[in-house]
Order: sequence, then C-alpha cells, then structure tokens
Amino acid sequence: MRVRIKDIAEKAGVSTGTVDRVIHNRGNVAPSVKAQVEQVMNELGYKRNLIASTLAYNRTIRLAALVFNEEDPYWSQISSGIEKAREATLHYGVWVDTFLCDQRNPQHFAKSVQQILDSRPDGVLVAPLFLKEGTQFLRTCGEKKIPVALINTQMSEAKALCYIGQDSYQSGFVAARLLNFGMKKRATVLLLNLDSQAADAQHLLDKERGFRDYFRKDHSKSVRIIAENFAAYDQPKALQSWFGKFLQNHPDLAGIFVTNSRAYLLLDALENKTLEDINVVGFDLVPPNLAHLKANRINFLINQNPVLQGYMGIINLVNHILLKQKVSEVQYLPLDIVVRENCDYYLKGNLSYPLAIY
Amino acid sequence: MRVRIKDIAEKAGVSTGTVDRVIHNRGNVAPSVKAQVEQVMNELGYKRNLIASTLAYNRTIRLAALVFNEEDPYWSQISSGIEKAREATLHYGVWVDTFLCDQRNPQHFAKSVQQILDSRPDGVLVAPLFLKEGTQFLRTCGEKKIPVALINTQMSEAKALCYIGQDSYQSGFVAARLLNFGMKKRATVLLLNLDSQAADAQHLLDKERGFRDYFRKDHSKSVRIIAENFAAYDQPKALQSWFGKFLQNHPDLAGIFVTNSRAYLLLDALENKTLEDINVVGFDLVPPNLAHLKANRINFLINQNPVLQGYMGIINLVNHILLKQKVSEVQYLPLDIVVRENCDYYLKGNLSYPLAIY
DNA sequence: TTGGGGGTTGTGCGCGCGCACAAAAGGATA
DNA sequence: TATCCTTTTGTGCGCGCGCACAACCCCCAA
Repeated sequence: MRVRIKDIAEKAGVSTGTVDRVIHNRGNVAPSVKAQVEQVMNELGYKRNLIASTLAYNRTIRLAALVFNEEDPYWSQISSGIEKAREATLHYGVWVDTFLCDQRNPQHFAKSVQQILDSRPDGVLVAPLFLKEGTQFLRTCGEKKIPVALINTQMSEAKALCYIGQDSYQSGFVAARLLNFGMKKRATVLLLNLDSQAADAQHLLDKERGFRDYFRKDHSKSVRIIAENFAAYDQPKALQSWFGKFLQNHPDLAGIFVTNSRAYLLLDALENKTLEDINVVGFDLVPPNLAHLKANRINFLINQNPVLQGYMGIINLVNHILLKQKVSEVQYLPLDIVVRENCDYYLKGNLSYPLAIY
Repeated sequence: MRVRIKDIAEKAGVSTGTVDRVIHNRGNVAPSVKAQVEQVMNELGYKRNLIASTLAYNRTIRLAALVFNEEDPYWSQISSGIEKAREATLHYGVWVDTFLCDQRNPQHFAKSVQQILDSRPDGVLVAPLFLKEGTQFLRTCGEKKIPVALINTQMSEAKALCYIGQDSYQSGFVAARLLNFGMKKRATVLLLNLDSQAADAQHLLDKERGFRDYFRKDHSKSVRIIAENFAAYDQPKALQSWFGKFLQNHPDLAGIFVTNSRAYLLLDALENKTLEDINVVGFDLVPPNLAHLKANRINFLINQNPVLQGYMGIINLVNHILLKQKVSEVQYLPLDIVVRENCDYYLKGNLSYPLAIY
C-alpha cells in the first residue's frame, strides 16, 4: 500500500491539514512541527498520489497552440500530434485551443499571436517561423510569465520553456553523409531551399552549415556544393524549367538535398522522371514524399517526427504547468533515417504513444 | 465542463446508480430505462473520467515480468523500459513484479515461469526465447486466462495478447540493403549468429530469410551468403581464431551481418583491428556496440528499441486489463537505422516517454 | 480577569466514480 | 388486504487530496 497524507499525519502526530501545508509550502506551520513532518515524509518515502491530486485540484488549464495551414502535410502531422496530446490530457483538466495561421505570411503570424495573447492562456505551443515576430512574441510571453514550448524552429537567444525538434545542424550533417554514399570522387551537389523565407529561417541556415561541414571534414572526395533558394515552390512549371537549366549547367550533379519536407514538389514538377545517378535526400514522411521514396526517386528521407513534436510540446507544457516538473530546455528528437525498406514502420508507430506523466 | 454521470442521471430522470448500472452493464435495469439512459449518454457524449474512475476503483493489478540476465546490455535496456513503465503506472494501482532468468538455460526458464504462475498475476510480460518452453507457458496462461504480452520474439502460432518488437524478416531485409551500399559486383557476405540456440530461435531464422530475400530480389550483384552459428560467443580467443580461419578461406569477404546485439564481441575479439573494406551491420545501441560504431568498426546498427519494448509491453497489459481497451495483436516497432552521425539522439530520446493511457 | 489578535492547527466538504446496501415498486399467493 | 418475494431504483460512503474555514493556543494590553 502506498503512503498517504493520512499516514504521515498519524505518524507525526499532527493533522492532515498540517501535512498538507508542509507539502505545499503554504507556511503557518511551527518550524519544529515542519521539521518533524518532513522527517516522517522522508522516512516513509511519501509520493503524492497524482490521480487523487488531479481530481481534487479540479481546475482546467488552458493551452494555446499555433498551427499552420492544414493543407501542408507536414503541418497537418504536427496538428495531429497536438490533437493526440489533447485527448491524452483531457482527463487531467487540460484544454487546448488551436489558432490557425498562414505559414507564408508574417503579418498573419503577428495577428494570430495577438489573438493568442488576448485569450490569456496558461501556456503556448508555437513554431516561431518568423524570426522578428517570433522573438517579439517570446519577449511578450516572458513579461506576462506565460511559458512557451517551441517546436520545429529553435531560437537559441530567446528564453522559452523548451524546444522540441531536431538538431538542425546535425540533420544537415547526416544528410551529407547519406548523399556521400556511393558518390564519385568529384561531383556537384545541390542544396535546395524550397521556401519563401529561406534567408530568415535559422534552421535552414543551420542545416546548410552542417551539410557543408560534413564535406569539409571528409577529404576523401572533392565535392562542390551549390546552394539555391527557390521561393515559388508551388509553381511546377517554373520549378521544372529552373531545374532543367540548372541541370544543363551542372551535368556532373550527383546529389540533391532538399532542406525541408517539399522534396516531392521538385519530383512532381519533373513529372516523375527518374534522375539517373542523382541521389535525393529530403525530410519527412509526408504522403507525397513517401510515394517518391517507394518509387526510388527519393533515396533517403530524414524523419523530423512532426507528430511527436506536436505531442511532446503539449505534454511538456502540462508537465511544467500542472505537474510542476522540471522540463529540459532542449529536447532533440532522433534523426530517423528512412529508406524504402523501413518506412512503413514509422507510419504505424504513430498510433499509440506511451506515457510521460508520472 | 465535461459530462458527468450526474448530468446523465438528471437529464434522464433517474439516479446515478441506475446510470452506473447501464454503463457497466450490471443488469437489473428496466429495458425502457436502459434505452433512455443510453440515448442521453450518446446525446451528451459521455466519456468516463479516467482519473475519478481509477481513484474509486481502488484495486491493484499485479503484473509479472520475466527479465533476463542483467549483465547483458540488451536485456538490461529492456529491464529499464519495464522500470519506466512501472513508475508511470504506479499511480494507477499497478504493481509490477520482475522474475530473473538465465537467458541460456531453458530449464531455468521453465522454473521461472512456474514461479510466475504460482504468484497468480493478472498479466505477464515475457520474451519467449525458448520455443518449447515458451509455447507450453503460453498454453497454460491461455487456460488460466492470464493475458500475456510478448516482446523480442514473436510466436505466431500461440495466441498471446500482443507482440511488441521488430518485424524480424524485414530487419534482415534492411540489414541486407545496408550491407549492399557500396559493395562490389561480386562478393561474399557472412551472416553470423552469435547465439547458443540459433537453430531454435524463430526470430533469427526470420532475419536470415529476409536477408537472403533481399539479395535474391536484387540482381544487380552476385553475392554469396554464408551463414554461420558460433555458440561459444563469450570466449574471445576461440572467436578470434575461428574468424581468422574464415577470413583466410574467404578473402573476398565484403560484409558481416551479426543477427543480434553481440556484434561487439566479434570486434572485441579482433582487438579493435579495423576490417578494411568489410562493412559490419549489427543490432542495438548497447554501449560496446556504440563504441565500435563511433570508431567506424561497425557501420550500421539497427535499433530494436529494447527500452520501448519493455515499456510498451507493460503499458499494453495495463491498457487491456485496467482500461479495458483493445490492443493490437502485433505492434512492430520502427527499424531505426543508426550510424555514427545520428546515434546520440537515440540515446537521449529514451528519457521521457509520452502517454498511451487515454 | 477579560478581550482581542496573530500564529498555528484541526475539520469537513467536494472532486467523479464504483459499489454495497437500503428502499421502493410490482406481482403472486394465501 | 396482508405477506412475501423479485425486480428495479435510490442513497451513501469511500478512494486521496486540495482548500476554505473553524477552532485553538498563547501573549499582551486594558
């Protein structure tokens, strides 16, 4: 049988109310009595009963989550992780509100975070895609003492509760290692940002740094890296013609590293032509990427665990606010290397998540 | 506010006791009243409050877990997963007893499972390493209606509650794919079972099948596969001299696939001599394997998620017994491909597990 | 001696549910 | 109509904890 407050009270010769005051540090306890109670607690190894505690606490905490355009498969996976967390914490009196935002529009982001602030949440989950607006938002939350969990994009200088996501630098490093497999002694590789805000996005810069560093350290080959941004990624024709020209200018192209989840857009634009002897590394197990992976048009995908990012973000807020536990400031998720032969298991695995609430 | 039993009772014009009887199907409710209550429940979308329910239920369920020799790093990781699950479910009134067993001794296994049966547990977690004894045990549990969660070794013909672990066939397939990287057109590869019961172990046979099938389907190369069992794996000298001879007989050896977590024993035995141009694929992120991975003596490790196996095994028993949820019979864990560049993230990731208890 | 007041301690209710038991209703028989 | 039995329905306590409030003690001033 586990130790209850009542057991402590009896052994220490006080009432349960006094023990309660000691446990919660509410004061108004005579120092000698406090010491006595604390000693008994240590002796018996008291641990509060989370179930009873949650029931009696009987308040709801309200969390706000900023989610981006649902049409983008990557962001919809993050949303589904948030939804899972919502279901899992419902019993604990947690309410999660989601606010939708356009991923390409900084103004809209600013408006959305203002809405979030107006709703006076107890905690916030956000992917700070826009450097300026994100920093500003973090500062405001700091002033209002609202804990913020960051996902997807790390902001080292701003002080959030935690960051959950990948080590961007290392993911670029791993991508380089994967492209390096079976590559010729001399070759050109393309680092392609299919993003409208590439210059602003710290995580893309970090990936590039990691990517370059790998080839800098490996002297066995002579590799030329060409980095390109292509912002109009949703215009297949433009993408196709741009890449056609690139290929003409670089006939020795041996590998392509697409720095986000949009590798499929390039291959869609090429109308499923197979790129002979050109390896492609991308991110994320979104359905269109998976189709190309299965068809050997993408060789490797690095999984960023979007579902887990959303899920753990919420869970960490709950751990901090409700359960008053320490949470680590940086929580890097594994850099899953996904090939055609093992991709199925990453998809099924999302179904059932184990328990972080102790 | 969430819907409570009391709300249902009021709206349906009955007492909470009656609603309770309907919810738990305890009978003794007039058919018309039952229908009425059920309708109101659907209308309001009642979901039982797991927290209050667990508190009021106020019983402990006792689970038994069979764990193997703690010295083996693989099994100690499984144990640590079980321990995490124990902590996570303590609040829900779950008690986990562990029974230690020698992984090389079928008789000891039989004795241990008898001890487990004598303790009359509500559920059992076991890795059925020994085919005959495992089958027998599963049959007995079936008769006594004790649910069994299997990990590590799948037993297709026996009817357990669930299996949690890898798809062995596919893991062999992936291993072959990894060895295939950068391999010459003609080569010999070694499939090495460092196990005393290799012929008996279904999962090792499945891995071999998957491994062979990969090369059978890929006609671009001509690969000769030599499968060997070496039972005295804990005698470095013997292992060293045996492998030395093997290498003499097969100078074109291009790859080694060690089918379990003991790849490090081979490399230890070779006293860290680097095997030039021989790729090594093994299993599991146990410390000695990691050391060889970091030193480039092992090229790939496939992670079997031992911690997660132990953890999810217990969680699934709790889901079934306490929460009366459906659990899927086969739960394959991802086949993580681990290289030097991403191994660190799989180690940290074990720290905090999210929540499967809804 | 009485009356306050601050510091300290004890008591009791409620959270939502499970379950035992009491109460009531309906039906059959004498 | 009274009695007994069966079926159905209602009531109340307890799970362990959080928190509001009541009760108590002791010291000092009037």
